[in-house]
Amino acid sequence: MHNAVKQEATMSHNKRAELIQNALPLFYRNGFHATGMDLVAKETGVSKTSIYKHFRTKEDLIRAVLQLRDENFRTWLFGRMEALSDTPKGQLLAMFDALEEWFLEDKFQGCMFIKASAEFQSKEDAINLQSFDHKRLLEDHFHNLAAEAGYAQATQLSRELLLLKEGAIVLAAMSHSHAPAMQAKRMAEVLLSETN
Amino acid sequence: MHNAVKQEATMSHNKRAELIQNALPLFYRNGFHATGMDLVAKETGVSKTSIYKHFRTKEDLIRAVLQLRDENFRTWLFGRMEALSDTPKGQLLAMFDALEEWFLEDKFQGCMFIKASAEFQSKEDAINLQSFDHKRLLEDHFHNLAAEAGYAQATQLSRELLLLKEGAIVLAAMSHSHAPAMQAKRMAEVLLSETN
DNA sequence: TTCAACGTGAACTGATCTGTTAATCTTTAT
DNA sequence: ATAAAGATTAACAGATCAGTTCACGTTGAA
Repeated sequence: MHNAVKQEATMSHNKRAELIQNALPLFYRNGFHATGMDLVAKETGVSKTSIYKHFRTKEDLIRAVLQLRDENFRTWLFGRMEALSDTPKGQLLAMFDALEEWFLEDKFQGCMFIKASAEFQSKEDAINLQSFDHKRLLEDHFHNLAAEAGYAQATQLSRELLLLKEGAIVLAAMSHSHAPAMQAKRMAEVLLSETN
Repeated sequence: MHNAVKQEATMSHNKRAELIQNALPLFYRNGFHATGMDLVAKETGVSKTSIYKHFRTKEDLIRAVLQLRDENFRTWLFGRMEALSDTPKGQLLAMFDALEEWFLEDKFQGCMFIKASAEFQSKEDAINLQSFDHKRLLEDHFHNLAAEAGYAQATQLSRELLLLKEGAIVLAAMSHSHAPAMQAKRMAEVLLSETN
């Protein structure tokens, strides 16, 4: 329990990746400003000296954490969508089933990128831009599926689905309920049948 | 005792209200953890000693700020909805026109309650609960209007509108664009015509 | 064995955090 | 006028913040 993982001989890319991976849930649960680097060192088992060997500043570490989160989340979400349906339109709807699975997890604490952009609100802030990039990558994927499904208004539809997703996440996090997932899915079904 | 309390409350009321009002934009712009009490004292012109005479902790001040924000925002939003339409259904749609006005303001920085619940995520946290209360008050108002408009599924409809509103706010804040307002309005129009 | 290279954690900056204390200034009521 | 009460400045706690320094332990090569 207490630092059960022993240090390896060298702090290689493995160790660095391990640090990022272990720091992620800390920032996700406690927030960015509220999580100090001493706590990161203590909880990850990596000394502050080593941390600052790999990252110039706390912000650099946060950006690396967010990059990992982006990769993990998109891989997981797109994977679940594919697993739950064979058709493009079915996958778009299955996105909300995947969301519900996420909302039901004990560790669910809202969207890390919404929280990141809430704490780093400056328009030019790299963390803010990075958070929006994540949303754009999601929209791109929805757009591809909508086009593949034959929708002429693929752009509009993908933006609508993203808006439903963000609204569902915010309400699920604030209400501690998984209900917004199926609610958003019903709304998506109406919009997918109305649009052409 | 009763007399003394009454005196203190009366005397302090102006200064206290002024402090809350001036602290609000500070927390809104800079975030809660990132805004120190020294900055609050400096920017509001109220000494730290006086601040801590009125509020036991920083959290108490934040809660007072959020209470003011809740009152101000609901008064403004509901007022704009009434000003823009005479009918209940029209007011529900006009909500998104009001949102667009908000998004276009220079000072727009997203929803203060989403940001508050993002920084104070603990389920039992008073700030978190208070933030959700705000959303419930909005949903209640939407519910009343939907029922007044004759919708049988007023509960479902009011939740859908709230979800659209939250999604639009998040995307408007992250993308620095007002477009999500009209996008959500179009979605609401579809849902209002589909539901009965 | 010996030496050099290197990653490491404890201890340290100096700044800032929330919250307090003490002395001084302003106001107000009698 | 005078005393009580309020509000202010200014300095101060004690903790914690991001980030740095340094002595130590482990390693590998000769």
